[in-house]
Amino acid sequence: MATNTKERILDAAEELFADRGFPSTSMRDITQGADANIAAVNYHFGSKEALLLAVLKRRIEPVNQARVARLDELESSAGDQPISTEELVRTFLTPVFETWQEHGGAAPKYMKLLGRIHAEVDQDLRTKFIQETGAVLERFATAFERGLPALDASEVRWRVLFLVGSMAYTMTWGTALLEVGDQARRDSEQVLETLIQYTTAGMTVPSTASVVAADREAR
Amino acid sequence: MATNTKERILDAAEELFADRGFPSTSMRDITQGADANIAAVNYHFGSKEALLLAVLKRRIEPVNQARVARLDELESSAGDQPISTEELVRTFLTPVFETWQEHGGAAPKYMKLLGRIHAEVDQDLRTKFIQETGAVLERFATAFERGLPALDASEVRWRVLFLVGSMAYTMTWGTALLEVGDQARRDSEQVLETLIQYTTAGMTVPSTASVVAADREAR
DNA sequence: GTATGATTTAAATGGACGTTTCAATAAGAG
DNA sequence: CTCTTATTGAAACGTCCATTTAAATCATAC
Repeated sequence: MATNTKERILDAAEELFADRGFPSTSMRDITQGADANIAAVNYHFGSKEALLLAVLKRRIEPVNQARVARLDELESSAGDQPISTEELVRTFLTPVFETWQEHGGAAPKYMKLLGRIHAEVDQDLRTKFIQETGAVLERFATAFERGLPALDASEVRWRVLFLVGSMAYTMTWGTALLEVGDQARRDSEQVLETLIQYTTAGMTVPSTASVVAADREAR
Repeated sequence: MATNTKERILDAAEELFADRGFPSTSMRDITQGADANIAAVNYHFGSKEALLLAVLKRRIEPVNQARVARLDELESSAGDQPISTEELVRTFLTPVFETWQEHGGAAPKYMKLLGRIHAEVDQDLRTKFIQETGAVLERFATAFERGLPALDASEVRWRVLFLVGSMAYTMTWGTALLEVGDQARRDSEQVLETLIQYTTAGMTVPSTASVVAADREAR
């Protein structure tokens, strides 16, 4: 357990938010889990909502920084060549799974938290979260467009939505699959690779319009 | 507005649960939205949780019945031939988007609700929800296996997880994309087709193991 | 030592929560 | 009509909530 109260609160809140969700976790749950006084959250963070933002920021910021840093690297070394779709997918997905590894356990709590946050928080709170990630997503969407000139901007963005959905859902519930040790067991590195292959195939499939047209032709 | 209280409560609860989530919606919100007395929910449903289950059941049951009915049909007409992956994807995804259409509006509330429920409710509640859908998922997973003999059971189930993730995320947030009318606009029929093509490509990609092996070979 | 600011503590605040009670009303059967 | 059951209404129940207060304790500097 962390030595200072502020970090103990962050740790406890992260675990509880991940397990039960934000609205269902009480300040009393958090401070009890952190072995702190009930007033400590408001003293250190100001409010319950500000605590959630702090919890999220601690995890998301490094992930998004890693994503953007690697994308910068890729783009500068590629010159005016488009970056391959698989590399983009890999660059986007890897950082979040790396932190999964770093935190040791088979099912770190904050993965579930990140997955949860995609569906749970109210519009206002989600907006704050999205601002952090939205700009990153838009950068990747633009990079995808360059490598997929047959697709219009709209289709690329829908596919990015599918990508994020698979990722978030895997973060939330994949840990359960990893844990139960049933027929779906496989370690997180392999899951990441499976997700990358799956997503790359989806991203690079011919445009819906062209598939529909070909289908019409065949009749 | 529905004439009888029970249905008015279901309608109001569906909308509120979809917009704010289950824990953040109060009985007072619901009964006020349904123009009913605060005691009406407990009288008609027994508890707030039982109301949520009723709300979910009303929407999920027909969707899952349609999925299974069409799968039965496909399997009986296919004899001992495996069903094509695209057809399976289409059969799984179409019913939920059809009800999207049926309910007219561009962004029916219960789509958001269904998406939400994948991440929000606590473990117990989710278990009840999953029992409804889990058996259906397993039937589809088995059918996918037959058409994808190169994949082991584990990889098929991970890919099904990705599929469900894209679907749930699209249900939750796709409506927002549809609504805002930005560059990602496209009608729900086209979104479904885009998702089907994307997912089919992901499901049919060579196994991760073989890709990794080929990659090693190439070095 | 004393003084100063940061942190922790225990207690209380007012409000919102899900649920229950029980009387009032409505609906349908004989 | 009367009797019976189903539904609604207003009010209250006890509990838990996030937050605030103000005193107590700790840490550090002088």
